[in-house]
Amino acid sequence: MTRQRAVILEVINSDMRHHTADEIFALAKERLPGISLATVYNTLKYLEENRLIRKITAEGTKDRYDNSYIPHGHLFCSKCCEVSDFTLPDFTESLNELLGDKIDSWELKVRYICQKCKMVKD
Amino acid sequence: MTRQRAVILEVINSDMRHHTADEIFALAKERLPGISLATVYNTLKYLEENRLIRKITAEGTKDRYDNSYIPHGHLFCSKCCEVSDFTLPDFTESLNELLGDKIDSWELKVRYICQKCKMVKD
DNA sequence: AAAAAATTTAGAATTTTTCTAAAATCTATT
DNA sequence: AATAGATTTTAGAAAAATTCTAAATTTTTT
Repeated sequence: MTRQRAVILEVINSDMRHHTADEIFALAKERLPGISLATVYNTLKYLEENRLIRKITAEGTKDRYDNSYIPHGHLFCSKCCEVSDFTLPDFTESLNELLGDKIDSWELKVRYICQKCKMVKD
Repeated sequence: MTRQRAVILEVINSDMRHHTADEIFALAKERLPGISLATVYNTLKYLEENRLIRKITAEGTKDRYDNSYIPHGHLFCSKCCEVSDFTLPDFTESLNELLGDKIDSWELKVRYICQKCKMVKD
């Protein structure tokens, strides 16, 4: 485990937000000024392959990174593109049965307009 | 409804595959040689805003387009990146209750290794 | 400590999507 | 059918996000 990887992982685990690669890059740079964006991308790929984090891909937003790989739900605000988590029972087994196959993981994506955005007139 | 939009919509509805923007562009070009890629992107955006199609965004693949906006499941093969549909009961109401909010739509993303890819040694 | 393997870096390159402004087309109204 | 106004299309430039490359550095193994 290199210092770069450790810092990147700490950044991701430091809060429940779903950061973009460049946000992670900026935060990591505060502690490791010489770090390169390529390292951030390499490390994020490595961490996801090892299931320590999850990449969240959605319309209208850049890719974001979740500090948990455990299947759960994601709420996407169609206006401000904010992403938040919500927990769900793990129905991996039911999906295996339904699909007659062993799945790797699942994610429930939900689109909505968040409270903040509902308040705002346009 | 312009000819371009009609052709693009026909291409999307011609089969159950989930085409990428450039595939749709190539197919539309067979019938409308002068069509531009920008028009394809404009039209896809327009069609999704009007809920006639759904953009599917996932890790490792380009964005793809589904000929239905109705909430359902998507199976993503982690190896070949093929995308396929599976039907699910519409639990929009349950989600509204769970989240205490009116949602727009949902999509269940499932990652797995498809049959074809399972056969292949690597 | 030396050798081998893995990782990092900076910048170039690629890929995908959006933007721009002019031209073309469509729609509504006379 | 002609006109005016609105909308859409087009080609190419631009932007944005991610991946690639090859050399330098760091880490791990022997």
